[in-house]
Amino acid sequence: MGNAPKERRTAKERTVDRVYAEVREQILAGTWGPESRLTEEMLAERYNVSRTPVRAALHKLASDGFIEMIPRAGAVVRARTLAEAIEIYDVRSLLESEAAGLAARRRSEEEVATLYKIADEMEAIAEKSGQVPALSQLNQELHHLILRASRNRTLEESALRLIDIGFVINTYTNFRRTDMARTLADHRALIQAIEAQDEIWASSVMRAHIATTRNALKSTMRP
Amino acid sequence: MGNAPKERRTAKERTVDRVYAEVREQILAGTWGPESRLTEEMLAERYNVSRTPVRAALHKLASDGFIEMIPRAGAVVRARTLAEAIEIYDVRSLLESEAAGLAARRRSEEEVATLYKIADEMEAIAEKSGQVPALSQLNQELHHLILRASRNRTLEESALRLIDIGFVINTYTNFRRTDMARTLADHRALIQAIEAQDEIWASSVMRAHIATTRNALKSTMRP
DNA sequence: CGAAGGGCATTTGGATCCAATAAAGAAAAG
DNA sequence: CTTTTCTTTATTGGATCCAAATGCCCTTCG
Repeated sequence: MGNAPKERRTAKERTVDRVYAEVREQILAGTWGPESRLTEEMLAERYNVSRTPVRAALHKLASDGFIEMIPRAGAVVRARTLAEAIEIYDVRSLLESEAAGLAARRRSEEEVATLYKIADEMEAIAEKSGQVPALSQLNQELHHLILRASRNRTLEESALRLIDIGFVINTYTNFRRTDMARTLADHRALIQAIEAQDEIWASSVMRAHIATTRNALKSTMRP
Repeated sequence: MGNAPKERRTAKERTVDRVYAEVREQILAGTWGPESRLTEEMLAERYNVSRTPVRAALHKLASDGFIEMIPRAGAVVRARTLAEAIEIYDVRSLLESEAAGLAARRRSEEEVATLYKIADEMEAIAEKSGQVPALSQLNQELHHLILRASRNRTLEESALRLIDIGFVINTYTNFRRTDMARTLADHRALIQAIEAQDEIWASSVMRAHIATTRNALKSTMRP
């Protein structure tokens, strides 16, 4: 097994993946809000590629729940109603609280250290600039890491799917100054529970944490 | 709103959907077992279509967890290890027991009647012929209907995804004669609980039902 | 006889071309 | 002036063509 694959990292990124990532980024950033029409030709021109990879990227985005493909009409960014958003958070609560419990049992020392590092960074940013994109990014990393630590890839993938589409909804609602203190406190308790390998504590805090976030939606979303 | 859309049901099925459905069918039926190589050209020839819709179908199958796309090599039917299979059942247990509880609260009378009808049919078939494909089909319908009755589409979709790939694993393991009686009894209790709108009963039976199925895997799968 | 290197075949990824369809707009009739 | 129908246009779906990459086999050299 002594073959050196000569940096397969450099394996030129497929353009379909690039387009997928870019469009996804734009949707998450809110550049293209709900109901925005995304035509294959427009995107192809914008990214200087042919329609083929754009089509593949759009289908993947649709399968991941970010957009909706109208049979022979076009693709629109999927609008979520308040009811749908709440549903998503309910299921997340179920999956992520289970993951938190498993993570408490199975986490490594290194993972605990990384979790603390992320929490520290979030607190530093919240105190200084309060930059929402940076906070959102770190928050996502924290949740991902806990899912990873559960050592259950099926659970991880199921929850990730929901977290991603959830971020379309909540990026700018969850990080209001009033909710921030609570979020940071939740994170700290969560990490302590995982460090202490207390499954019930960890899953309970996660359940409460997500329920709080879910509740914040009710005041910010109208439909 | 008086426009009659003139039977849009007849809107000629897209070939990509047809190919997706057919290949999926073959995988579920076991015609193409784990590790089978599926090349675009082979499928294109077999279904008399070009490679374009085949490619789209394969990507969708990959995103749904049925196959694995090796970057520039080909697509192979995904093999599940015992550990993965158990993971899938663990998450299913979580999601479907929640769904059963919600279904108990929200089910309509009509849904209860349909559930009983399915259970009756399964018992009849089990007693007479014991046809595995028919039983599997009905079993799947029963689970789908309960998910539907939960009135939570996010929960429904998350669970469905897992049920589908689960069926790649278990179609021929879950319906051995020894386990059949237990399965049928579980179903009947489940429906009674849902009819009685007893959430705790319903979710408990579902949890036990899936755990039993999960356990059967251990004796039939080897890795 | 063994190992290494290069060429060839297989297979996917991307571009372009053509067909089908649905919506919108224009024109004609009542 | 309104309504209906026909035509045009915008946009996706499918087919074909070309490029790139990967793995395998054969050849050649040590």
